[in-house]
Amino acid sequence: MTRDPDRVVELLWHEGGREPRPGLSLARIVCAGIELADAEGLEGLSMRKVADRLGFTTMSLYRHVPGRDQLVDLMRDAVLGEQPLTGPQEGGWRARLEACARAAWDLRRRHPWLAEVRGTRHVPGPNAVALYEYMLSTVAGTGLRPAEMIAVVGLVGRFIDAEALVLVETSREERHSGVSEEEWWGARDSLYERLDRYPTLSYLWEAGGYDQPEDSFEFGLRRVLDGIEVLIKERDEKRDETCRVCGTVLEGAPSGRPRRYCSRACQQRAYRKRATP
Amino acid sequence: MTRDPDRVVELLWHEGGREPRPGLSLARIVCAGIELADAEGLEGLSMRKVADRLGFTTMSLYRHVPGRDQLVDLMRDAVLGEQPLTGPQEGGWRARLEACARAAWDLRRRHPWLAEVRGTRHVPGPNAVALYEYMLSTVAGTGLRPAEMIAVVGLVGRFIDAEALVLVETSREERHSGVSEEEWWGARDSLYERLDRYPTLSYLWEAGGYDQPEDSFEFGLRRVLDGIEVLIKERDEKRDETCRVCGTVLEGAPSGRPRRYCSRACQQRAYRKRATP
DNA sequence: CCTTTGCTGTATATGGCGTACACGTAGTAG
DNA sequence: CTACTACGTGTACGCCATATACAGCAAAGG
Repeated sequence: MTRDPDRVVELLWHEGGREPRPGLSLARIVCAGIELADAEGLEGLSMRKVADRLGFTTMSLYRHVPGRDQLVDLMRDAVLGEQPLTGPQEGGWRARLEACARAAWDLRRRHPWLAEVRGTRHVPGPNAVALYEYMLSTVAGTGLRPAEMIAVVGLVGRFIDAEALVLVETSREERHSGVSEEEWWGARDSLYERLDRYPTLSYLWEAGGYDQPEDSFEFGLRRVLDGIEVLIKERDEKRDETCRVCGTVLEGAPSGRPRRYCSRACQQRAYRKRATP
Repeated sequence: MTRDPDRVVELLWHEGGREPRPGLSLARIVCAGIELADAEGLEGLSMRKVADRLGFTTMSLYRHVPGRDQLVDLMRDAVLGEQPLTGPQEGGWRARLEACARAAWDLRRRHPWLAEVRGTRHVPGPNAVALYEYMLSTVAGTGLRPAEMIAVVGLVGRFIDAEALVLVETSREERHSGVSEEEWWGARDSLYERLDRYPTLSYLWEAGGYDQPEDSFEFGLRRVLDGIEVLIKERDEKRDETCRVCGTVLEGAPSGRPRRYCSRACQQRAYRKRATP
């Protein structure tokens, strides 16, 4: 089976859709992979185990999927389809983006291995693109420049995965060792003995900062959204002084009909938005 | 060799310090491991390759290091020692925390595999603790509550690693495939054909948002620090109304000598800070 | 002196992984 | 009926971490 990236594009976008028949099928393989990864994490996903779970030999899978990496791509897109793409109609960009972030977080609690899918060359399937489109749409119309909208969505996405990664790593180590996180760190006396010389650390310890920690996701999400809000307010203040596409300062007659774009090129770029339905 | 976590504590904190002799030694192994990981990433670090590089057999390493994971722990702490722990004296918490974040970023450009070291049970060595202490100290005295200081440092740290992870994954895929990131995505025409139906995405594409992208690290760092600043300002406004340790609202006589802590326990916790030199 | 003990490095083997390759088999189109 | 194709299998290779048994050697003790 071809290893060409275009092959996985076809598989993702359903061009090889087969009617259900007895025996193996792409859908069955992807489904078994998801079950396995849900239970054992991405490192526990092996072609052998997927095949065993389906009652076939390892190599039979390669008749339907080019390889393990591509299987993960397919699993990922399948699972991304579970995330609802509806948000609050009122409340502006922040309410919508926050709801979206929480939905993504929920999804990663159901399928923790999502955060373990690393790499920068995963072809997005229809579900991934729909989700990305939706996230971008939450910050459209904020006065941010195009590159900033993209950066905002990227930042929030990476934040969610970073937090999810911590969770999945914790549960993996608990599964492998049989020892809970708390228990393990509690047994590190030989380490704690050496930490008295560090004043800030000791103070925070004594002050109970580690006893009632902040919820890492909630805390971080609020900070990140606050930071984005600062930027959006900043852009909003200068909305009538800068080009809405590239952000350069508009010069010329400030009275009369205010200009919105620095050049004809930028204006056309903005208008092309409405051309596409 | 013991696999007990306490063993790696001893190794990290130099209790097994041997004088240099011919043959293998912990220091030599760690050094070779760092060189290898610098060149090939953490996935390219295998016991075989480290041993080969030193001219010994694979199993000889196990006389000095309990296993691969522990070797990585040792490499990590060794390399963290390269980060300078000095920051600007003026400019307040933000300047210091930002400088610290940039130093960490620089370090991850020199040793990209640092971000690939995943897991939540890495015993910190002296260098890791010194760095953590320093980061905490940058936000000490801001009016944040203990748990919030810890959360802030955690958030910034995870942000840096998330961004570094993207970089190291990009370069890994370029190394393995021989094809640059740009080139690879440029060849995905069969994907782009299907993206016209997505209006926001198309608009951002046409508007050039992907042509001059924001610098992901710079953009994110600014947002995260802005978000933290919002919190710190919020805490600052209420500084005389809430307990400085746990944050509960102070009630009682608002005039005369203002109270600072909600209870004797919190007061003692705060004072214990100065007791440690 | 010789012997014992413990440290260091080696050789071999086990069990896991992804997957290349050659092969059989069954259903279908000509 | 035949040729072709899709599908599933069995074996094998090269990688990985590491358990285990063993060999050499140096220092310590007699």
